Amino acid sequence: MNIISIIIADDHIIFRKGLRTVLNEIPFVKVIAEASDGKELLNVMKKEAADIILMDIRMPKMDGVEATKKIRLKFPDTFVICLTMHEEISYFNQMIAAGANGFLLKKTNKEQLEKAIVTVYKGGNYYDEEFVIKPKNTPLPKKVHIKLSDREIEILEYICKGFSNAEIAEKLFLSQRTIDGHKTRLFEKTGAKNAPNLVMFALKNNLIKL
Amino acid sequence: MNIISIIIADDHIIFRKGLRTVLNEIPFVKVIAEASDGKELLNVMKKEAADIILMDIRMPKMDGVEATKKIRLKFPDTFVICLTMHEEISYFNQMIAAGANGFLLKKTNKEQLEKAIVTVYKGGNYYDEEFVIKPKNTPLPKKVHIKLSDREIEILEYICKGFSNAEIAEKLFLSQRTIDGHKTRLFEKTGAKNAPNLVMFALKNNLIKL
DNA sequence: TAAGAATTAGGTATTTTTACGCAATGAATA
DNA sequence: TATTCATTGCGTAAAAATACCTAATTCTTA
Repeated sequence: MNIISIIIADDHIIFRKGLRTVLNEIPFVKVIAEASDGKELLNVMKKEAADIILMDIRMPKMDGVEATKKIRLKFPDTFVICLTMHEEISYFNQMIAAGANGFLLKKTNKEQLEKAIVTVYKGGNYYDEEFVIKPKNTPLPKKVHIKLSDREIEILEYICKGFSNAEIAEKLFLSQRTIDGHKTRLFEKTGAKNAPNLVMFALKNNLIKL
Repeated sequence: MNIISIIIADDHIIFRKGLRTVLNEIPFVKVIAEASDGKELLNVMKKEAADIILMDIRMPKMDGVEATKKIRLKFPDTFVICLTMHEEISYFNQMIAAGANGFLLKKTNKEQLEKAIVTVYKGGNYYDEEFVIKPKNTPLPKKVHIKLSDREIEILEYICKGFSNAEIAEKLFLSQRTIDGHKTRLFEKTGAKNAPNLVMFALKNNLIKL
């Protein structure tokens, strides 16, 4: 087998170093570069083509979804394997839609990494088993069609984090009454009875992420 | 300065390797062991004492909070620095309450790590700046147990469903004050600030089902 | 350009939550 | 058996949330 060239794209330096160490133990792969965000990755790729990108999702400047889409357009011969700590199916769906050929969690090990790299290099797909079963057994039920505004989601996130109305108002430079009003509308839209119920409902219906 | 001995406790092998690589670049520290969960860590410590434990929170078998408490009891000379990807204040509160002397996020770098290690080794505390302001508003809980009792889970589920304390009391044929007390204990255990935050935290940690 | 959201906010009244301190009981367990 | 833990509950007071009312902006879009 040829040497498989790899670029790591991840904003956490400790994780990059660990990944490099693990990959060094696999004889037929070679890490040719690292990037700490999507933009840097695309710059690096202008100079050096790689067979496979190991791509994080959340990164500053340009995230993994955007970067994957751009790679699919500009470097059709380079495959992307997503490597993330996010276990939510929505991340999986987004990355697959963007054109990733593999999806692993950061708690992966050398064996799984190796298998994913080989499989994807040969033109196949490799997904962490957590994501192969879920869509079959538990098809995402059609949730209620409630659309929260940006502001409402923002306030809901603060509520989840445990901030009081007064604290949220201070953070957003708004009146306490305004937060109060937004909350009332959140209750109206969701039918929730109070704040704890709102958090539960919103999570159940994917109105916000866990 | 003496050589500072360190044990890494984290269930992600890639992260452990990365951390080891970064620590190897600091001349006055030495990684003497690794553990992939709290139980393994305590076993390792029976044989080898360390100056500092770099401790993850979420680990199988025994999590970082439990392990930190046990270390505080059995190895009073060993300091704990928490190293986690969770940015929620409740995690911070729990780890500090358990006796950790440092709190860093996994997106940290060599410089910050070095500073934290030196500070804690000398008997001080080092927290990621994100968490230095917040604790002023949130007094630290006295007791923390990540394991909720049956009654607590039952009450938490009612809270999620939107019932008030009075309603829960009526349903369970208990005094309103009793529900109040259970709630207080839920806050203490989780480090949550209020009911919405409690719901979020419980769901994130699989203390209850969505 | 007019309709319709989204966002902002004031005022007041009531309900609920949260924070304290304290303590008895029974069950589990070391 | 001794100790710890889970569960129950008293009283008080302050803080926060929630329920109503209303209405002025701004922004989007049909």
